[in-house]
Amino acid sequence: MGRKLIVTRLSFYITQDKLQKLFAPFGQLASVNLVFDPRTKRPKGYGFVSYNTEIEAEKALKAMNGRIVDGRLLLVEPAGDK
DNA sequence: GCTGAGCGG
Repeated sequence: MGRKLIVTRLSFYITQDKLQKLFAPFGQLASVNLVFDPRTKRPKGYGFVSYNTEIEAEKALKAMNGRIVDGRLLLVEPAGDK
């Protein structure tokens, strides 16, 4: 399904909560997940966000892609669904 | 303390 987004180039100091708040206004969030690296015990700097509709996902993509967040330029693109 | 492309678990 095409309602999942991958958010890359995030700051290493961002949290899943921040990510959620950033994408919340664009639609009903199904899930937000920052990818955590168990080896380094640090976020990998990217995450996934799912909406209940592709419309919202697309809206969020266009709104958040290229946005400066926490000093970093976010990169948002459609992700595969597992 | 400060790394940088990416499709996790």
